[in-house]
Amino acid sequence: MTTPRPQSLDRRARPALRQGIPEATVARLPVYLRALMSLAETGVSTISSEALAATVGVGSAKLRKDLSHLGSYGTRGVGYEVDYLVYQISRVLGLTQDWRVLIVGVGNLGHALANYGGFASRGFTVVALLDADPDVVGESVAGLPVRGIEMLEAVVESTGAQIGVVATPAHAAQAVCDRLVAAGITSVLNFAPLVLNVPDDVMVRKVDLSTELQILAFHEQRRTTADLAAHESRPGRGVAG
Amino acid sequence: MTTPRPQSLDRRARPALRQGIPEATVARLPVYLRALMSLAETGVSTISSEALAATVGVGSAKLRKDLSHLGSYGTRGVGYEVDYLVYQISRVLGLTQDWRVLIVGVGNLGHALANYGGFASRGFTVVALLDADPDVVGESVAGLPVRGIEMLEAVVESTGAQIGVVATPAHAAQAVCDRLVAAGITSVLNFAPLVLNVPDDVMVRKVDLSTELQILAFHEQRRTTADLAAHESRPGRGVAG
DNA sequence: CTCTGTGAATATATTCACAGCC
DNA sequence: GGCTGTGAATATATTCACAGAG
Repeated sequence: MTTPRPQSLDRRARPALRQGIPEATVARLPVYLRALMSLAETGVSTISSEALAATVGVGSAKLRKDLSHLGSYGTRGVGYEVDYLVYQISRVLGLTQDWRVLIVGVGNLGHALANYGGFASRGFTVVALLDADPDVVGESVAGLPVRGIEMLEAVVESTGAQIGVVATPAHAAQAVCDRLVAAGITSVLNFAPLVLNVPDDVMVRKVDLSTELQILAFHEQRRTTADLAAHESRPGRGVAG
Repeated sequence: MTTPRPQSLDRRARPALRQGIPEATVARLPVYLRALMSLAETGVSTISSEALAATVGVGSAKLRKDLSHLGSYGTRGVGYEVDYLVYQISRVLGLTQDWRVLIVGVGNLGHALANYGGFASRGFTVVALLDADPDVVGESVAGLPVRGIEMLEAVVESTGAQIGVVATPAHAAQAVCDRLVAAGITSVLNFAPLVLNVPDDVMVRKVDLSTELQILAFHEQRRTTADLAAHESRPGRGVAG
C-alpha cells in the first residue's frame, strides 16, 4: 500500500470495485453471501466475523481480510450488518444485474440444472435450453422449450445470453464451446469431463465430479497409508503399496 | 531440500508417496490423468511437458514441477511415457483400489450422477442409492434399486462405502451428512448449496453451481467495468494497471 | 541438441497479533 | 471490553532460467 488512503472522506470507505480483489477471496464471497442470506432469513441483523467464520468453516482473520477487500463495512466492537453486507457482496459479485444463462445439453444433468431453484433466485436467469437429440427438442423443461442445437447462434443473439453452460457429453463439448464463443459468449461453465480450449479473453470454469472424487480418494488413501505407517514402526522406503 | 538425494540407487526415483504433495498439485493431477488416458487411447505413447501442458491449459514448468512431486518419471530429451505416467498418477491418487460410493438423494442430479459413465470406469463404484421420497424408493436407477433413507446406516455398514455423495435438497443435507459421518463415512462430496459441518477428520468437497456462476459473473462484470474505464479516459492515477 | 528436474526468485494466500475505533 | 481492519510474518504456489541427462 503506497497510497496514504484519503481517510474520512465518507463514513463508508470507497466503493473499492478496484479490480484488485484476490481470486481466492472472490471464490469465497459466494459462500459468505449464501450464509448471510440464510442468516438474514432467520432474522439475524448483525454478526461478528468470528460467528460468520464459524458457520462457513474458515478462520475469522481470513474472513475479515476477505471482507476488507470490499471496503470497510463492519463496525468495531459490534460486527457486520447482515443486510448491508449481503448488498455489498452482491454488488461486488455483479449480482445486482441479471445474467442471462444458456444451457446446452438437456440430459439428466441439464434437467437438474434447469430445475435448480437457487439458479433463478439471485441474479441468473436461464433464457434457453438447447439439445442435439431430436427426441428431446420440443420438450418443455422447467417452463422452457428445448430447442435444436442448430439454433445456437440465433438464440445467443436473440437472448443476449452472456453465460453458456456446457452440459453435453464430452465428445460434443468442444464443438459446442467453439460455437458459443464464436457467437459472442465470454463466460462458460463446463460440466463435461474435459478441458475446453478457448481464447484468452473467454473465462471457463469447470465443475467436475470425477476430479472431486479423485481428490477425495487421494486423501482417503493418505489417511489409510498414514494409519499403516503409524502401526508398523516405519520401515525403509518400501511402503506397503 | 537438505537431503543430498541418494542418486542412482534405482533407475526410477523413489516411490515418493510421501505425504508432501502440495494440495494445488493434487487438484491438477486428475486433469493430467484424464488428458493422458485420452492420449493413450489415441495411440500416443510419449509426450513432452510442453505438449501435455498445452492440452490441459497450464504452463509447462508448472506441469513439470507437479509431476516432479510424484518422482522422476520423465526422460530428458524425450518426454514422458504416457502409459507409465497414467499408472503413476493413478497410483498416487489411490485409483488402483476401488472406492465404494453411496449416493443420497435421487432427484435429477442424483440420476445424472448415478448414470455418469466415467464414474464407474476408473476406481469408483456406486454401491447404493438412497432417497427419502417413497415414490422414488423401489425404483431402479442405473441398475441399482433406490432404498429408503432409513437404511442409511445399514447400507454403509453392509457395503463398506467410503465416500458419500450428498445430492439432497439443502434443507436435508446436514442431517444426511451427520448420519453418514456417524455411520463411519470419512469423505463426503456435497452438491447441496450449503456448507456442511463435519468433524476435523472428515473431508468434504463441494460442487456448487451457483458459486461457479457467481465467480463468472464477477469476472464478466469486471470485464464490462474495465471496458468502461478504457473508454472514458480514466483520470487520476494508474490506467491500464 | 532437446527436454526434464529443480533451485532460486517472485507472486499469492493465510495467519498472527495488535492498534484503533465503538 | 469487544471487535474490526490491517501491517508484518509466514506459508504456499507459480514462474523463471538453467544445469545436466539422454
